[in-house]
Amino acid sequence: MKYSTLFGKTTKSAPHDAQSTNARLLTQAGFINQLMAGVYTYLPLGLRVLKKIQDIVRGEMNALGAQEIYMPALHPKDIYDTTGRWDKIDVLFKLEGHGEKEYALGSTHEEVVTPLVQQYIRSYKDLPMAVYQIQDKFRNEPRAKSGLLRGREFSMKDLYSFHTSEEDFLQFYERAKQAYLNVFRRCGLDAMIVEAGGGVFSKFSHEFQVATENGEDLVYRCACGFAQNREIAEVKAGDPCPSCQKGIIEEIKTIEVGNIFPLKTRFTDAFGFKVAGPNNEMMEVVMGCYGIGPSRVMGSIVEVHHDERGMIWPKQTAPFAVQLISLSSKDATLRENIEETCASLEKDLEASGVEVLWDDRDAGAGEKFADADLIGIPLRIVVSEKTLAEESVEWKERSETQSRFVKLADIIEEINEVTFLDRKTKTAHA
RNA sequence: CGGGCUGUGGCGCAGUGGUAGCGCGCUUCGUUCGGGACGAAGAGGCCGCGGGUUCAAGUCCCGCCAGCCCGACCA
Repeated sequence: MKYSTLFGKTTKSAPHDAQSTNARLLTQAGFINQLMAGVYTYLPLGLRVLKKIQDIVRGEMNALGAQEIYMPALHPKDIYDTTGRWDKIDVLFKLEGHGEKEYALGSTHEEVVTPLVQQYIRSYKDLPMAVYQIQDKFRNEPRAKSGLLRGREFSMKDLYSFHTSEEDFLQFYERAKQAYLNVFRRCGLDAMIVEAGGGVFSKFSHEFQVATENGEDLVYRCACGFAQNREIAEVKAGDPCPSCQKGIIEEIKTIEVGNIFPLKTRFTDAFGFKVAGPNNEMMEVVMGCYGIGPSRVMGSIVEVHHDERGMIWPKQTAPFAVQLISLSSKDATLRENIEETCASLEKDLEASGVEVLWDDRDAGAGEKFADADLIGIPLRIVVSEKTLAEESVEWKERSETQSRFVKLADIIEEINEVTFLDRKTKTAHA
């Protein structure tokens, strides 16, 4: 991909009202554009990142045995009348259609998925089963803030599982926990599992929290792995850890990137969803739900992985694996040579599954380097008069300060050896 | 929903009641070419919106809207 044709530009100065790190860097680098408070357009660079995160999530959900579906975002009021949540969900966006018919924009999908599954699943033999979707959710937050961290429209993966027993549910719940940890690890995030309140549904739930200064949650944790959300914490900073007895509890700011919790029969009861059991008796259906916000994950990655020059994308979420930079020359022949070298490099790298963003602009070195640092692609490869004299390119990793020369002939080999780059795989959904 | 700050070319900002400005970016030409180069010539404005005061309002007054931050809130 040639940078000169990419839609979306970097700006030298940051937008004055993008205060949080993720909003500032993502906006300045041309990844996202704000429409209103808490609502953003994803430009090509940003959309690439978002899709990669969503694909990581998708892969782990599929590995769990869950199946992807896609439910409507526009909901009729009556399904909420069944569960009594029309006036309970205070962030619900409500709207009116023709004939005063009332609708809501989906903030979560229990009211849609439960009767949906009920239509098809009538026997204990069909359970357990789990379905998920990745969709924009709408929440009328009293205060949207911190860029992608708390929006009013945001990407969410919501998974729902159905079981004939509490034991079976718990088993799945633990597997889902592992899948979640896999997702965050692959996204370059060090997520901790935090005990949290269960809301109106049950006594407990688990949140996946990432430590960051712009976080809105407070977590009390110990190095041993014990961690509680402020809402339910029975400890405070400085206390001895109640779990390992040795550590000291510390207080950290975090952002919640995922939340899983038991719904028991809260929704299946409301819809009268039971299945036929082995002795022809009707069995209760136990349910769980599991959320991850890919857009929030994206914001969190920026909060965690950046320096004073810009973002530093972990390999699997980077918009491109390599940023190729051509530096012009006053010599016409050399200029052409540089151009051709870059074109063939781009072709070869793409052919071996490495995504390349080629900064082919007629711009100075300083500008190109500064933009590359801002955009934060893991590997920068420079082709110039200087490097061509050595039959080489300059090779610099975004997370390192040193660079080195690599012979043109060795690049593909070198690329194949590095582990910090993501490779396109053919297994992804079409 | 309370409190604070801010709204002026695409972005960042200055502007004392009296002709709308600067830097970046953008267009054209030339010179440059390894950390945001230089010269020349241009284009680009409902000064957030609506009222009011005044001979005259970007500037003063009233109301509203929007964005950011703090708090409350966060199935």
